[in-house]
Amino acid sequence: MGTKQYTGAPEDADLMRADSLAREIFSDIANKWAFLIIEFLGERTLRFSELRNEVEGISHKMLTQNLRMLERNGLVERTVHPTVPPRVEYTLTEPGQALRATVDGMCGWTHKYLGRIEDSRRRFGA
Amino acid sequence: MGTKQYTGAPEDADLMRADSLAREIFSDIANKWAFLIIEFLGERTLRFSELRNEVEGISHKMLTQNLRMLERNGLVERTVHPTVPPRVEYTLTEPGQALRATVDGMCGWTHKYLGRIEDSRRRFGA
DNA sequence: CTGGATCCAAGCCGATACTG
DNA sequence: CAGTATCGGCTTGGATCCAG
Repeated sequence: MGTKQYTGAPEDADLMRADSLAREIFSDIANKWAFLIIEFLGERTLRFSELRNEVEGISHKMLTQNLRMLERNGLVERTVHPTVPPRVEYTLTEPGQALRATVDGMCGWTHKYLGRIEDSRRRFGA
Repeated sequence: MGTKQYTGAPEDADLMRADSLAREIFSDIANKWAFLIIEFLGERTLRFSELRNEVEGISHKMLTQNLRMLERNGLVERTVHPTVPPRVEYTLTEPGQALRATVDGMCGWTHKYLGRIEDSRRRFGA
């Protein structure tokens, strides 16, 4: 547990202090819908409508919006099959897969500490 | 790079599908301010006003709000020194430190793919 | 210094309707 | 099926003021 072992730069936090582009990307991606989309696309390629079903509670609009954002940042690739009706598939790119490992880490974390968090909440009360 | 190696449950995504508490916690924490706070607190214990300076652009209100949320979920511990003027320090708990590793991963990711993302954005255009 | 409360604008997000 | 556009409510979040 005491073994920290991250591969980033000497001081990762410096990134968030200095570089405005990094800040922007960070702000783009650090939201729950993007994470959930990445998590599900990590398992397999999915169509728009499949994604809509997997990511419970997401609206048509939010899904579109986040997919565009992820595509723009190169995390997701969009391939259109020119059939009728149209078939559009979304896949994680290599950068997307790389980030997926991180998101997975967060899922694992949630799983691991679920009970403890519940306790903490109860203690905190209101 | 091809070596995926996450420690979570067999299918982490199932967590996000099924457990509503997990979903709620996930939604709480997966936001940029929380991540930035965790990142900076990971480096060292900080006072309220120090955090305000470190996390560039955060408002008084957002900082308070997120700190309460993180405290409630047991990621951050708040210690009040009964001096005058008051001195309040925030530290990461063990769960908080554990999540910090993940956030660090995301910072490292941003750093690593910054150039590629920039390219992708340019290609994407509008 | 820390932080609660209030007011108000900006923008998010869902619903709906409409194209290819 | 996939996606865009528009509208309107309602949440979010910043500014400000007050208290301990």
